[in-house]
Amino acid sequence: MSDLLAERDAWSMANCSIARTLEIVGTRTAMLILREAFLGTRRFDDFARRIGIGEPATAARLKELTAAGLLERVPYREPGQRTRYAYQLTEKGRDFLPVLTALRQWGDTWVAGEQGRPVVARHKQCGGEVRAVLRCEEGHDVPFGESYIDAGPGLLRLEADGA
Amino acid sequence: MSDLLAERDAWSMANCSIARTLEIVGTRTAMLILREAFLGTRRFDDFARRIGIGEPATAARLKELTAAGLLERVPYREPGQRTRYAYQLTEKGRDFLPVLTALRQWGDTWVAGEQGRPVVARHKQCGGEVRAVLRCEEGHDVPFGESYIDAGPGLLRLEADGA
DNA sequence: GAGCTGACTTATGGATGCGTAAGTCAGCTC
DNA sequence: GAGCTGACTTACGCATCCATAAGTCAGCTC
Repeated sequence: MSDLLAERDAWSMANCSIARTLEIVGTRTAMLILREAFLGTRRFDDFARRIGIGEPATAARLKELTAAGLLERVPYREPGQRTRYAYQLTEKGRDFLPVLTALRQWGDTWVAGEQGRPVVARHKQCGGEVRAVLRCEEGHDVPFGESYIDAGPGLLRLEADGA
Repeated sequence: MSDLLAERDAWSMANCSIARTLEIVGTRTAMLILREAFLGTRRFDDFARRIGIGEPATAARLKELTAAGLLERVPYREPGQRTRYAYQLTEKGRDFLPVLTALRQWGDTWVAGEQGRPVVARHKQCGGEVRAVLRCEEGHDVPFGESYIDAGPGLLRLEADGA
C-alpha cells in the first residue's frame, strides 16, 4: 500500500476512465436517455416525450449512444405498419445500471422533493430495495475512508523535470 | 409487484432524482472536480492543474458544488503564508463516491485504453478490489433483469385525459 | 395514388460550457 | 512599502447543448 495519493502530481489522469466515460454519457440528455431505456422505453417518440426533450436532441443522443455501443437499433413491425426501428440496451448499455442506480440513490437521499423519491427499485425475488453499494472482492462492505488508490497497468507516470 | 413500467406514460419524471442530481453535477468538469476531491485535492490551483481545466471553470464549479453542499470551504494556513481556503468534501459530497466508482468501473470495463485502467481502488483492510455492486436489503446480489420499479411516495401520477 | 404516421432532419437562435489571457487583491516577506 | 504568491475575477470568443418550428421521407392503408 504505497501512498499513491501523496504523489498525485507524479501521475496523469489523461486516460482516466471517468473522463472517458463522460465523453460518451457526459450530457444530461444522454443520462436521461439511458434512464428511460432502463425503464423500458424503446421508441424514438417515447424517448422524446417521456424525457421532455426536443427531437433533435433525442436523435443526436440516440445516434451517439448507438455509435458508442450502449444501444442497438432493432427492427420491429407492428401489424398494419411498416418496419421501424427500436433502440434497446446492449450488454455494454445494461452494464451502466450501477451508475444510474448510484445517481438516483444520491438524489433520493440529498435532493428529493418534499413528497420524497418518485420510484424505488426492488429485487424481484424478495421485494427488498435495491441499492448501489461499495464492496471489495473479499465480500466486505467498504465505507468511506476504508479504501485506497492503487496503480493500475494503464497509469501514466509523468517525467520528473528537475529531479 | 404491479407493473409500473407498463403504465409508464401514466406517471411523470418531473421530480426524477437522477435529473435533479444532474442539475448539480451534470457537467463534465463538476464530475472531475469531485473525482479530484476524492483523490485528496483541496486547493484551487491543484484542481485546475490536475484536471487540466481553466481557472474560470474551476472557480465556477467549486462555487456551485460548495453552494450545493458537496464541498465546504475550510480555512487553512501554511507557515509564512496568509490564511487561505481549501475545499473539502462534506458528508453529502462523500456520499457521492458510489457514483464515481460506478462510472470508473464502467469506463475500466468498456473504454479503457490499450494499457488498461490507470488506477484501482482497494480495501485497506484486505487489499481486495473495491467494486460498486447492486444489492438488495436482504443481502442478495441483484443482476440485471432481477429488479423492478415500484412507486415511491413522490411519484407524480398524471391525469388521464380521455379515460 | 393520396393521405397518414412515425421517425427522423434542417434551420435558427438562445444559453451554457469552457478556453486563453489579463487583471485584481490580500497579506506575508524582505 | 515593494514585490511576491495563491486565489480568484473579468473580458472575450468559440463550441456545444438544446429548444422550437418546419420540412422530409418511407411505406402502409384506403
